[in-house]
Amino acid sequence: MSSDSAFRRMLRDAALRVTRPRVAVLSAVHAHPHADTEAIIDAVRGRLPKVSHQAVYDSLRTLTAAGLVRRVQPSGLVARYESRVGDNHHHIVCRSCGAIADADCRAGAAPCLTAADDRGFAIDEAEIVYWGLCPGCSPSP
Amino acid sequence: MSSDSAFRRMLRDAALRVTRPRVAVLSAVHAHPHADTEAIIDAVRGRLPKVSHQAVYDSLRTLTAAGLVRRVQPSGLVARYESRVGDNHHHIVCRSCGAIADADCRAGAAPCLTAADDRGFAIDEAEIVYWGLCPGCSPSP
DNA sequence: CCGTAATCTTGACTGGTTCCAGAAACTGAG
DNA sequence: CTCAGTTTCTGGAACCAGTCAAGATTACGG
Repeated sequence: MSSDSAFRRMLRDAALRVTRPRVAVLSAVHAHPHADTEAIIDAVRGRLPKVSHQAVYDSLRTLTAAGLVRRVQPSGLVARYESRVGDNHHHIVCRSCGAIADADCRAGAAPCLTAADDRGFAIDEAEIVYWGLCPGCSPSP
Repeated sequence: MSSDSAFRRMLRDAALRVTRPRVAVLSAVHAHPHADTEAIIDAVRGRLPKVSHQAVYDSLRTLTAAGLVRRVQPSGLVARYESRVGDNHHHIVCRSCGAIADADCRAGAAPCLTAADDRGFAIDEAEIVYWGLCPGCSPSP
């Protein structure tokens, strides 16, 4: 149950200015996990009818950079945002309808951070996407 | 050292028509692993100067659907293609310059196909992307 | 060699995202 | 509280990978 005052504090703690659009965007992301930008714009305009799409794009980018929200963009799909951050969870994506569900990491804390051979790269994150069909799109048994 | 005749056979074996653009595209993907569409268009036009970008897009989609090439599209980057298929390998992507390297799966054959909780999805593939900095982009020690 | 159906060419177009310049709002100092 | 300085927001236009559509061309089985 995050309230606006909690969102305001999150912004302040992240050393970000507390503006109406940012609070509304942060609130919308918490209320609609895995929503795409368009849906977030709609949700934000439910409160602040006059915000520009640009303000929402800017806010999302700022919040993502600050680590308050996480951007998710599976191949070929538009960007989506979620509020679960820092817990190393992954996603299951439906090939048919694009629905996204959270999946906790099977191996525990930070399992997948090591590739068999890192090819000299300094790896800082492992992202796992499971592809399949959601219950609604699966051929009925 | 795959030759054109080998590519022709691959197309035929996949029940696809053997056309000049397709052979050239297949050849280009083999010659330039992880190349994006634009680079493939350039490579193809080195042989067939008159091919349209549309023909390349169509060929890439057809070849991908037939499993002869694999499409890779990390978040926020343009689509790339590679010729290694069916061996369950993953990718390491540089956050700075977008370079991509192959990474063999740490766990072996088909390791990651099971999430801790599949949420009712019928999962058929697990895609892993390691994010980091390539040797060229790492801050020199 | 022919007919049919798939494929290619040309050119315009889409949709998500970003860029730009000016107006407005927020913050800290006085 | 007020002002100046900085950041953010608005509105509109631009951008780019990728897609769509109609007609010409090509591959392949018979």
